[in-house]
Amino acid sequence: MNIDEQILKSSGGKVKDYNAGDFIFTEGSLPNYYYQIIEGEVKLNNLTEDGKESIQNIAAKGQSIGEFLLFINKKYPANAVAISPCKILRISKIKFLKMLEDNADLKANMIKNLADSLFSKFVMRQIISIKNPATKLKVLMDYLKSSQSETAAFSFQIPLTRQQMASLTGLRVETTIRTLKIMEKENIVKIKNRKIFY
DNA sequence: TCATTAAAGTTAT
DNA sequence: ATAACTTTAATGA
Repeated sequence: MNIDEQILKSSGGKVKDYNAGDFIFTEGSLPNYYYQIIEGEVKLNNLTEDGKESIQNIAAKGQSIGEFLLFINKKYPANAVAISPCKILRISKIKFLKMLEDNADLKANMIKNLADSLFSKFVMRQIISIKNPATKLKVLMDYLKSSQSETAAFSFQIPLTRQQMASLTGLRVETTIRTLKIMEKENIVKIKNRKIFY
């Protein structure tokens, strides 16, 4: 979801700064705000007891985080953590819901946005259940590239670290690295000084 | 086959 | 400088 900054501000939204590593919200807490990223990147993650990280999603500038929870009465199922220093515009749940009631276009947009989140969820779910690591990574990259207008081979630079790709797919980082090298040999990806092109 | 562990090199802050 | 990320290699399930 992306709502015009001015509209959010005039409805009572305020910008908050976060450092890399700061939590925007934590698993188990109650959703009280709509959050929209003005600057920086945020990951939605869960930590397993043995300390391993599982990433649900990575959101960048212009995207909102966990907004679907504002429509139901449930606790956050994941943490939101700033990956880089962030500026995030937040507005209270009450004011946000009122905004939607007052603006039919916004409400229609919200439905599209929720459908989009469902689609993304669906894809990520598939990626987790795929066994073959190369297929996992390929489906992940296909999904990332699908939001780009340029479709030519190797025109898209994967905006993720290998670590993040591993945490998104459920692979270990070593397996991710090895598999990407095999995929390079098979001409599925190109790697130029550690950058991955697909 | 992939996860795990360890160790070392590289990049980012 | 220090932490985070990348890479290679050995070992085990």
